[in-house]
Amino acid sequence: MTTTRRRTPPRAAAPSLPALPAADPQLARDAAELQQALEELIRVYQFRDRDRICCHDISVSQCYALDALVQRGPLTLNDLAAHLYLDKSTASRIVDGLERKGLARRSAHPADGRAVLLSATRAGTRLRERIRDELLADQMRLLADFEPEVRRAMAQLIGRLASAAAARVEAGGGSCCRLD
Amino acid sequence: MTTTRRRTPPRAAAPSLPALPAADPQLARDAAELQQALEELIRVYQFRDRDRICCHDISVSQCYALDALVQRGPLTLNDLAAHLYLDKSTASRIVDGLERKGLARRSAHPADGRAVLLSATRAGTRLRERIRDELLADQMRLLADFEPEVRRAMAQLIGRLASAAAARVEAGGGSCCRLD
DNA sequence: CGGATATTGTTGGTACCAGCAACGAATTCC
DNA sequence: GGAATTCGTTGCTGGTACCAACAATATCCG
Repeated sequence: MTTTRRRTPPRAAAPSLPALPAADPQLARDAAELQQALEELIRVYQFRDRDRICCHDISVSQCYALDALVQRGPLTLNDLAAHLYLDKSTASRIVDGLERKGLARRSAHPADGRAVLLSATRAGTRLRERIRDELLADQMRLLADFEPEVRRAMAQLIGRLASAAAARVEAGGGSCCRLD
Repeated sequence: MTTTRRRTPPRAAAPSLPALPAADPQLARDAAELQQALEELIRVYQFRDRDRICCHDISVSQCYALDALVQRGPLTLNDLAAHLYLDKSTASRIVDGLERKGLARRSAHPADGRAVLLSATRAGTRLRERIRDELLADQMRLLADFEPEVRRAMAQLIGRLASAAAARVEAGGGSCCRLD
């Protein structure tokens, strides 16, 4: 989708976007509350990830990429970049890092001479497993304090929210600074 | 809190690694599901933030910092860094950026000659407001597709989860490289 | 008081991340 | 067989993030 991120501000332009569901005060309140909660959540989890992952001699981005490779089998670089919402050049360099550490490998695409197939090596798979287990243990300790129905609902609702957000983004929902 | 990140060997033992609630298969499933959902959620929202914020000629981190300054009044650098879970040097440089753009300002701390007080300028407050409104509008469009009770629950549960996670981190719940 | 000790914020250094632009190579479309 | 397109890499710029070391204050304690 390549959302043409622009450094140049759209400035006053901002022509009326897709009519937001005007004047539902409850919706507005929910959105504000969600926004606030998400900010906190993301801040905290990003820190956690940095904190937990980096000591395995791998960066957070590399870990995400490795995860994608393990979970979704061999991918082309473009696929990986799309999945991570990154520019392909960034993805390429992240793979460089993984390859240097022997955690992933590039191989020729059988059907397309331009493409490469990325996959996790045995060591990569193992490392990813180890990190995942740690994060999961962490998560379990956290969740243990909640009532079963609550944590169940958390997982489910967050899943739904993530899917919806992903769908919006995927659909090019409207990058703010478009208009070229 | 300064969580001694990095290659440095584990510090003194926090003796009881909080015994993970052994063998509750349902808990394990919930944790795994949550983990998966969170990954997706964070990936997507990070992208959204990058995409939406950068076109205002401000970086995502700068925006977070600005937000903190607006919401929590004047802060010292240490406070800001702690709030963002960042090293103070990183925070300092982020503030440099904000100051250069005239969005924040450093002033002397009345009671402590070493400290600085950071606050948002008028322009900073306005910009933050503008960005916030955009993100909120976005959020509203997304939430509009959910039933009111569902989105209400989302906001609430995510809030609880964020708080719990923050509390864990704050409590030093487990610094980085576990103690082997 | 007055010297050790601690804290606050800045700077230097290193490494990584992220995007755009331009490129060579391979593929696809006439 | 060419033009146009797509795939991945590389050069560039600038932001993020850590640690270590530092000067200036502040605090503690004899």
